[in-house]
Amino acid sequence: MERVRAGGDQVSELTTARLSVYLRCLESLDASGVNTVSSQGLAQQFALNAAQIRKDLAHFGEFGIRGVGYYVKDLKRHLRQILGLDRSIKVVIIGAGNLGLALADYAGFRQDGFDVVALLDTARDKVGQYSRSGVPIRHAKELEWLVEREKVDIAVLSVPADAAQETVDAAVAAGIRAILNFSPGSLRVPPHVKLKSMDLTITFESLSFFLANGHIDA
Amino acid sequence: MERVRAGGDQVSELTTARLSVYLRCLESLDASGVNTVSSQGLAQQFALNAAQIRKDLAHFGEFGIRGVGYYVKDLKRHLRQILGLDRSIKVVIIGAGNLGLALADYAGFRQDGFDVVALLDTARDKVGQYSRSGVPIRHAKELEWLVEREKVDIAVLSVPADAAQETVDAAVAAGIRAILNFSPGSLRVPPHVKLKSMDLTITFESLSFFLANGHIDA
DNA sequence: CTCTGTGAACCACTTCACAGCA
DNA sequence: TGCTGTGAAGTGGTTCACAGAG
Repeated sequence: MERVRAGGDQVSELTTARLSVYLRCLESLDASGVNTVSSQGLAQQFALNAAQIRKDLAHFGEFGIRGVGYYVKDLKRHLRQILGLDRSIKVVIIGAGNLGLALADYAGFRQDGFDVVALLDTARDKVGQYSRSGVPIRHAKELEWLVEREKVDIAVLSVPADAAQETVDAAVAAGIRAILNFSPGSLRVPPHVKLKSMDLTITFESLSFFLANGHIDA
Repeated sequence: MERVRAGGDQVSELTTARLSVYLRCLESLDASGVNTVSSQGLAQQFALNAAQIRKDLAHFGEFGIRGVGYYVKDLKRHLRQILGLDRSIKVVIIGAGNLGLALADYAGFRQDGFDVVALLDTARDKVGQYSRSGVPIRHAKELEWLVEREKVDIAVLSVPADAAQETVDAAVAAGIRAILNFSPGSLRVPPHVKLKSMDLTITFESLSFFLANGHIDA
């Protein structure tokens, strides 16, 4: 599995995904006015594993106090910083179809510090328009310029499957280092670029498999 | 990890997700007129692992011919059947917001044998309308009736986070056994129900972590 | 001779269990 | 005493390597 260095250590993606979960839990606790929480407390309340929480956090430092637990606000801030959320992250969405427009207007983004700076498309009649929430649709050829000028961090791909690889290539050429892909099929990227795919077909087919093969079994 | 029985055997979700991938590869080969393919051939062409392909398939039977490989059409049919794709699968989308509408019109569905029978919402002005591609929007209270009458297999959740748990509960009560959730946060379902979540926040935060923590490393 | 199917070896992630600090 | 941080044990998934079928 692909790993990323953190200090001198190696951290798996499963761990980093859980950090997001922990952060969300802490935000909920903080909103309820809770000041400190133990790994066991977190685990019970949110159906997690206490040892795993401690292990995950241990990769990044010693944030807890023995006999007490963790200061909620403190750990929250640390997690934010570890996840790189202590600044605004700029996103472009490539492909202003149904999905692209829906994503651009997704309220969760702004809330979480992600800033959708533009939608990109090649269709004449779309360029110059705006999404419902006001994200401008610009021509795809402006990608490179945008990345440089606006310091775009993440590209979201919502283009048809047969255009996906060339779009990825263009994004990489423009200097993008993190891509979230919604097209089916697997794409190639150079090793310095992080690609995550949300493949609806695979997901649906997994559900179908479950339905076809009945019983859960531990 | 949660498992599902197949024959007398246990199959992990990682395996079933790969079956989808294999199916897609085979469809591409079949479309190119290829008749047989070896595990090695598949692996090389699609950047997979040959031993893993054989292991995955072995859970479900002996589909290959030693010295030859697999008959493409034959294996395709087997995989379809294993994944439960040898029939039309009915889907309802709960929540006719931007995302729900985008999903309803997603072209990949029809192509893959998934049939979106309705969008559900509670908003007066939406009920009675149609999505661009003609999926009717009905009132959420018709869920139970729909599940029974139309034999709906999968519910997709595209409702705001704060309505997610109650919507899941309603879907479960209506008899749904497989749910795909797009809201952030974790939801509880009884053990006979399969829930898959596509959590955009976690995915974006993982990308952010990668950007913040630089170098890939093996 | 080729390629499958599979036990054995390997590796990674999770969980346990406890030493030691507050 | 309560809880963290962590080595050790356990679990499960992947890769290797080969016997044996075609």
